[in-house]
This record gives sequence, structure tokens and C-alpha cells, in this order.
Amino acid sequence: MQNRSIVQIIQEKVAQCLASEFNFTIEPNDVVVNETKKEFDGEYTVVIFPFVKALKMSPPQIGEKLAAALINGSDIFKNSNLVAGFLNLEMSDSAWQTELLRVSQDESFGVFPKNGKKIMIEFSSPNTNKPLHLGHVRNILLGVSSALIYEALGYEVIKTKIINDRGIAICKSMYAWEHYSNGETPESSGIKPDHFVGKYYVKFNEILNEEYSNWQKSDNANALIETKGAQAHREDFFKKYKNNYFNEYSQIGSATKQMLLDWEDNKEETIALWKKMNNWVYAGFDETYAKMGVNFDIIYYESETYKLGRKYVEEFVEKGLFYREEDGSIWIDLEDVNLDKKILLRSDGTSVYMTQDIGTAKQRYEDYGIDSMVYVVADEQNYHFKALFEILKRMGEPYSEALFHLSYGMVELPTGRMKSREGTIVDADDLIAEVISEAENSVKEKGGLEELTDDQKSNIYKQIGLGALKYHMIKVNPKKKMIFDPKESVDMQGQTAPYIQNAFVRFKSIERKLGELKTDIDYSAYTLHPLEKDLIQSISKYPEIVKEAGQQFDPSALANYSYNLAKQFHKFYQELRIITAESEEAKQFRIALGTEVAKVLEKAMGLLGIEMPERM
RNA sequence: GGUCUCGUAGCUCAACUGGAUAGAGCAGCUGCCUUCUAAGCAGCAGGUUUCAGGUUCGAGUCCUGACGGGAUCACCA
Repeated sequence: MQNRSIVQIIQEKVAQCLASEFNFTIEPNDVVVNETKKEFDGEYTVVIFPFVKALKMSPPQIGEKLAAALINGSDIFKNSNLVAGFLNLEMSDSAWQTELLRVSQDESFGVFPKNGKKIMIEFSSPNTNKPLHLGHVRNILLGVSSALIYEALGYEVIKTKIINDRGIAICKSMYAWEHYSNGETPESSGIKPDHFVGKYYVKFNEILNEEYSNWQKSDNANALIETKGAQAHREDFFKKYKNNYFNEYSQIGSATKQMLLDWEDNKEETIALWKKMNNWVYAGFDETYAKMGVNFDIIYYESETYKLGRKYVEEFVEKGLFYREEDGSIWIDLEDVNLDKKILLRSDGTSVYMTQDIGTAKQRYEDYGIDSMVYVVADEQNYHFKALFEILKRMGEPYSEALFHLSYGMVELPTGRMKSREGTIVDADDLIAEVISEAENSVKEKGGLEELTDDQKSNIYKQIGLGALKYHMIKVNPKKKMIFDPKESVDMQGQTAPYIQNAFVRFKSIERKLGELKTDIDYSAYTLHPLEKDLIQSISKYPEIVKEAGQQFDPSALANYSYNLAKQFHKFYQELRIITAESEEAKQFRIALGTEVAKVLEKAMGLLGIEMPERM
């Protein structure tokens, strides 16, 4: 990127005038320049209030003098008006022309120079016992777009996921498959392999539930109810007791736990089964990732990282940062920063979640020498990450000031939270298939693509359907929990990706009709329409939006920006002619303007992982 | 109960991080296709920003309290 934007120039002029007229020094960046509200004349507004105190003058006094100085001192201002403490500035046509030219000549507009820094972004991070669902989709979209945004900001980005491939959950699927599948495989059943494994996870729970409800009628259970005095609320009691039952009484529970022990002992056949089933899951996941356009630079497996933190914990006990309880367990006291005492190693010497995360963080730093690290994880883990970051800080890790938890709100349905028990989990593959087929219906109903090949058409269905889904999820500020209405996710009207894509497509359609372009038309004396100024103003601020989206880890800023730009373009398109414009200057100017709008739309949506079709 | 977090139109979301009369979309109602793709445009209607105080030139945004949701407080991950 090169040169200064029109806003930066205004800030500089204001700072200069404040210095020359009032002998007041201010950094140009600190001058507040807003877009002027529609009901006033002008395009940019300088807020005077902040200077009032320092200058000991009233807002009108400052405003009038400043306005006079600005307009006399430069030909970029055409006019001004002062309302209360707001100085509204009307920019000259030549200023807008210059701005459009600047944008169009900047090959890397909105792409910042390489800054030599490495950032690692962890997202997706699934368990291997069931397929991806709606919650993962939000996570993945945030991870992907954050990665793209940081690349545009000049970082070297390393995308990673850590797969939870071990533990009791996967053993459940393994157990159920071993005992109830009759050797069925994804190939033999024709089921997508991750769904296939998920099917056996469900199967396990069915069997467990059956076993449990039988047990509830047993003498054992009755005696237990008696001793706990829970006769009055039996059902409630059993609901809460399920985990205890699994650990203490259940037949398949103990068989599954044995499987986990065998796995830890590296028992050959258990490992073989584990690998077989996990590989099925990975094959399934990869299909889903491919459909969403996701890839990773490095994958970490918990089966490999779960032992990592232990030696550091021991090391820092010696340094006095952690302490050992009498039973041998190791802790850190974080109560002085409003967190609790956290356990870091169990009394039997085995690791907990926190131990692994400490080890993995150090491992990643050793692997890549990263400058910062982002964890895309739902906000239910806020507490955990606060504690983790505090611990790494106290350990004096060099990257500990550059850790960020991209904490996002849970996805809920209009009927409430998704519950596997109630079968309300929205499956990622189903959802993707549905939005694509909805896009297909919509295109066919509308017509106009008949001359394209089947491949081209199916590609367009994907671009529209996936665009709609991705946009629908990413337009919401990540921090907020979102209510996902499946009906609305396939909408193609209003604030949606297809609306934005359509603005792009409309201009592409014009481009195709233009034929050979005359490049020698001089439109520098052309008088701009207000709608054209609006568009230039919007395009101009695109780099700032990218920066903001990155700094705030908020891709929704780009989603909203894209929508507003598309909306302005649709209005422009509706009210002004391009090919049949009133003059050759107008035509050329509008083509130049439309070209830049289309480019920015494509870039902005690109940073959200959304593609633009040429036609739709 | 402790800690954190959220509360904006019937619904889903914005509001440039303290700036002007709080904006969009959906849903509802009116208009606009022999003219560059109507997945569009123009318009109507919809609000005491949960409530009560405070801070200041100025508060949806900051502080205090109340009410109402959510998350979390395991030798689970």
C-alpha cells in the first residue's frame, strides 16, 4: 500500500491549521474525523469539542477560524458548515478524483507490507468421536478469516489445530464398533467415515442407557437410593448419578476403561483399532474441511502432546513458582489475580488439561519461533485461558504477552441450545448440503445460467450456498452468542452474501458487455454525483476496516462493511446508467469506479473465505 | 453463593470504541422490470437502548446499584 488516504490528508491539514492558527500541537492521528451524517452537507466531519478545553475558546470560534484556514489553504475542500461543535467539510471533486486514482493505482490496496512477524492461529480442534457440527462451523469460519486477515496485515500466519484423538470418548466408539458392527466399515456401509464412527458413539450410549435403566431396578440400586435418602426424587438422582454408575458399576463402562488402559499400555491390537477408527474420522473431516475451503499448516495430536508439560511443571516447582501438596499433586496459586488455585499435576503424577496446554505452547514456540498465538475457542473456556495465560506469564515465556483467546459465543438454535440427547445437533455436512441445494433451487427459479456447463453451474451453486452460510454466521460479532436459524441461513435477500455477490455480478455483467475500452478519455473534469462520492468514500476506508477487523479479532466488521458497500453500489446502479451514461466522461468514470468497487468487494469477502461468482 | 459476561424495533443484528435526531435486514404494508442481472431500488410503519442513579460540553457505550438471561467455579477435556 502506498500514499495517504483522504482522511489522513484531512487529519494532517487540520493539525497544520491548528498549529498555524492557534499555536496548538496535535498528532494528525488524534484528530477525530467522522463521516458526515446524511442530514448535513458535507462528507467528512471534524469534531471540535476536544480542542475547546485546551484552546479556551468556544466551539464556534474555533470552528470558523479553522474552516477558513482549511479552505484557503487547500483545494481539496470545496465548502464547509459548522453545526455546534461539528465542522462539516465538503470535499472538492478533484479530491475525490485523486482518491479514486490513488486506490486504482495501488496494486496492493488493503494489503499491508510484510512485517516479518509470525502468528499462529489454532482453531477447529475437534474430538475424534463424532462429526463436525454447527458449533465447529462458527469456530472454523472465525479461524479461517482471522488467518486471512492477518495475512493481509502482513503477518506470516500458521494455521493449526490440535486434535483430541485420545481418551474415553474415542474408546466408546471403539468398543461399540468392536462388539456391534459385525465388521461393517464406512466402505461397506457407504456412510461418510466420520459419521460412521459417530454412529458407533451413539450406539455405545444407547447400550449404556439400556444397561443403566435395567440396573436402576436392581437391588444394588435400590439399596443405594435408600442410603442416600433419595426415594422421593429417584429420577433426578439417577440422572446425576450416571457418571458414577459408568465408573463404578457399568459393564461396558469398565470394558471401555480397560480399553483406555490398554491404549496407554500401547497394547498392539488396541492401538491398531484406535488408528483405524481415527483415520476414518480424519478422512471424513478432510472432506468437510475441503468443502469449506480450509486447510492447516500443522496438526498437533493430543496423543502426542499430552505428556508434554510435565517436565516444565517439575522444573518450576524447583524454581518455587509451583508448589507440591502432601499427596504429591502440584498446584499454582492464582488467587491474587482473582483466579483460584489450579492443579497442574495429579497426585499420581499424570497431567491435566492445563499441563498439556503449557507444554503445547512451549512446543509451538520451539517449532516456529512464533511472535504470537491465537486460540479460537468458545467462551465457555474463558476461565481456563485466563489461568493458562497467567501461568505462562509467570513462567516468563517470551511470547506470553502476545497470547490471545479469540473467545466466541456459543451457537444456539431458536429452540435453545443444541443437545445431543434431544437430537438437535445441526450437522455440518447436512447443513452445507442443504445451503448448496437451496442455492441451486434459487438459481434455477431465477434462470439465466442455462448456457453454462454443469461444472460451472455447480461451482456457482457452491459459491452462493456456502457464501450464504458463511456470511450468515460471520456477520455476527464473535463475542456475542448467536442464534442460528436454519431457515434464515439460506436466505438470499437482504443482508446476505448473495446480495453482496449480486452487486459484484451486476458489474461483471456490464464489463462483459463493454468490449474494447477507450482508455484515452479524460474524466478529470467530470462533476461527481453524490452517490459516486459515497462509493469512493467507502472504498477509501477499506484498509482501515481490515486493520480494525484484525486488531479486534472481529471479522464481522468486514462483513458489515461489505454489505454497506454493496448496498451503496446497488443504489448507484439503480439510479445511474453506466453503459448508456449521459456522457463519455461519465461512462468512463463510472467504469473506473465500478471496477474498484468490485475489486474491494471481492477482497473483503475473500478475507471472510467467501468467493464471488462471475454470474449468478 | 464467588467470578466473568450479555440485555438495543415483533425477530436477527449494527452503531467508527464517549460524538449530532440510535441504524440495517427479516416479517407486514405501498409503489417501480419493452432500459447495464428485480437475489434489486424507492417508500410506510415499527424505540423511554431492561430499570434507577452518577461521571461531563455530550452516555446505547464509562461507574454504582437493582432486575433478567448465559458461562464458569473437577486430581474432566
